Amino acid sequence: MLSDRKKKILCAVVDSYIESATPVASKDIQAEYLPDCSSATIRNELSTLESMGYLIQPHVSAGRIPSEKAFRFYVNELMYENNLSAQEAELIEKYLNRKIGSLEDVMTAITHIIAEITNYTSVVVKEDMSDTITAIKLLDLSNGKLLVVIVTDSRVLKDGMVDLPDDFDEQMIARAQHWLNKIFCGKHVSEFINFDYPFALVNEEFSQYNALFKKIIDVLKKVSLMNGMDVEMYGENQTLAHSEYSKVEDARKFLAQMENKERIAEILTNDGGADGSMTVKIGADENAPEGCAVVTTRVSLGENVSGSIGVIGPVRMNYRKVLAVLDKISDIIIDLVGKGE
Amino acid sequence: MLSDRKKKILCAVVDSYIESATPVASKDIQAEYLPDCSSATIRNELSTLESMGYLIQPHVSAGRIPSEKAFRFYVNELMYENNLSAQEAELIEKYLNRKIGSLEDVMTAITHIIAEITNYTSVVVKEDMSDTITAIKLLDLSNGKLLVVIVTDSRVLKDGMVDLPDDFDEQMIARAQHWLNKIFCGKHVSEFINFDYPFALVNEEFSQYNALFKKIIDVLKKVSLMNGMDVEMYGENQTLAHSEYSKVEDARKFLAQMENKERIAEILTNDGGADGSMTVKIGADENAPEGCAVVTTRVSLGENVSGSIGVIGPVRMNYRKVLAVLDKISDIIIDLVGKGE
DNA sequence: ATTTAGCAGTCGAAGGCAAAGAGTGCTAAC
DNA sequence: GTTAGCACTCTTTGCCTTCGACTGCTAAAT
Repeated sequence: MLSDRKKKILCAVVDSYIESATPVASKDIQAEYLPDCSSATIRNELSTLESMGYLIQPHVSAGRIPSEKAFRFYVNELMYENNLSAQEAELIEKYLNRKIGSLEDVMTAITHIIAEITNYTSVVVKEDMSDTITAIKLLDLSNGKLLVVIVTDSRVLKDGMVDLPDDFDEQMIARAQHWLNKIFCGKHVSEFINFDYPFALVNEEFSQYNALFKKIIDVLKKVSLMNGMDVEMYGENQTLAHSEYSKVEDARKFLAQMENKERIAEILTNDGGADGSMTVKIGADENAPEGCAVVTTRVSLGENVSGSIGVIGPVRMNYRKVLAVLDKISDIIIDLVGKGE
Repeated sequence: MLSDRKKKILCAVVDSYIESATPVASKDIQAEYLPDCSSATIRNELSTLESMGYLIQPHVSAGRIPSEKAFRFYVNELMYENNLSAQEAELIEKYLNRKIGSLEDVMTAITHIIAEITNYTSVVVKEDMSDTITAIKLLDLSNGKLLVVIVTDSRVLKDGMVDLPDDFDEQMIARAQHWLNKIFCGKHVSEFINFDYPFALVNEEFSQYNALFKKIIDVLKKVSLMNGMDVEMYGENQTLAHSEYSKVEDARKFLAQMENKERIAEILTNDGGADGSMTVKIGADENAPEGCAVVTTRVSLGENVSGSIGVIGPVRMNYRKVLAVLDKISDIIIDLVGKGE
């Protein structure tokens, strides 16, 4: 547990670093946040905070910068709420109310307005789970691989590949296919996504198939997940404006990660969450892109259609502002969808 | 008219510069392209080529780099044909034949394979003009602005704004609306795009409306053009790998231009062209993004649906390779669409 | 009239060096 | 526990020099 003063100092470092992007010195903290202590005292505290893993000193004659752990702590406990300025709130409302077009247009509008206001990259993911599964086909490719194809009422979904154990023959595959169809046909893809393999449910005869089934179902999950998805991204450029990307190699690394839309979509959606819920992922340890933080909120867009709105930026992100913006947007969307029904 | 030797030298400079991205020295040319002349002779030629506007000398102790004019000349007259390597051709075929899915999937696949093989940014634009116009509405916003809305059988199209001359009253607007509907309702959006305002056709009574009508029609064109469009882009990151973007500011400038999808779509489509036609735009003067060149080919994707496939890279682009790749892709697409019908 | 060799001249790139500045950690006193 | 003071470290900046790359020009050769 951190003392109040340590918290205050840590918060000062994070706030200052978010704003300036430069290491924070003890004197700065004294001048701007804690005039009641001497800089020496603050240095002592900084030193212990560093040994606790919250701070990092780039080199001996530099101030401190917050570690990812510090940002996590900041988001969890230190950060105070922020309200958007009236004119920003108005700008958002104006921008989104003007768009009365299709869902795609609204998605695009959302990414644009978020990127513009926050100066980070914005992503919107739409997951449409309203398709019904018509058939599941297993095709032995006779090279030890099994091709899994899902057919839905609206179209053929992508396929996926699975390794086939050696001792599987044609008949066993047919049996597996039959079993999968029995369970899933006629159901919504949405039910698929959260399906847990019911080992208990499978009777004696099938128990030997367990490993294979598990793999197949993982493929099915992934494949069906990606397929109803629509990913819209905007503002890679704004994120690159921040000083962490002043070296081209770093900028390119960031962009390369942003190009992998499937990965991004997964990051925005993989931890469900109710309408209006807010998630913050900081750094690669929490499954955000390397060096990045991702803030996500979820909104429902109708029956079996859900959306995730996310902001991606450097770990040194202005969390207060981003959370406030997403909050505002999410309110508007919920309102907008509500009216439409 | 350039002498043969000047052409040879110019070609050498461009080829070498495309490959190395560094200014080309007289000695290099002598060594690799023209062993029969001395470097002094080549220097003389280079000097006159520079005064003719084909070459640029970054500073006095550097070699020459080609100007945009030189690249244009190179593409028009100097460049020799290039064939893809067998394995590249095979890679493309393999990659595209594997994709039997929706048109969207194919578009995505095309952008990915092009970006991968050429190492530039790739764009595919689909223009669907099969919608029929149901109604055109003019709404007086009573602030001197007129809102133009087009409705089609499949959805509401975006709106556009037009300044209204002072002396226009309600009745005149109604009359204009009536006229527009009479001409355009029931027609395909495609007919819209190439519509020229028929001043002659308009009778005496309407002649005073000419300016307004012209403006409205421009809006309608633009609005309807953008609406049936689907733009897919991939590989911004590959383009950034080239040395012209080694400064972050330049990289960001490029990305900012790429973010304007409407502009890009317009560049790829604004000069029509028949199936399989190939266009090369070099530099801002030819309406490409600043510092960039755009190579485009057109393919038909069905009745009233046409596609443009483009590659965007620095002016110092490997035109030979890009043209060869687009040629190959275009062949495959034409073949693929032909089969489908 | 063209081509060539040779050379002086220009400019950028790279490296070394010293001075300046920023912050800290430590010590000793409060 | 807090603070003042100071020595110490390390980066940043600017400056200078050297090195190397090419050219343009001149004068001779073809």
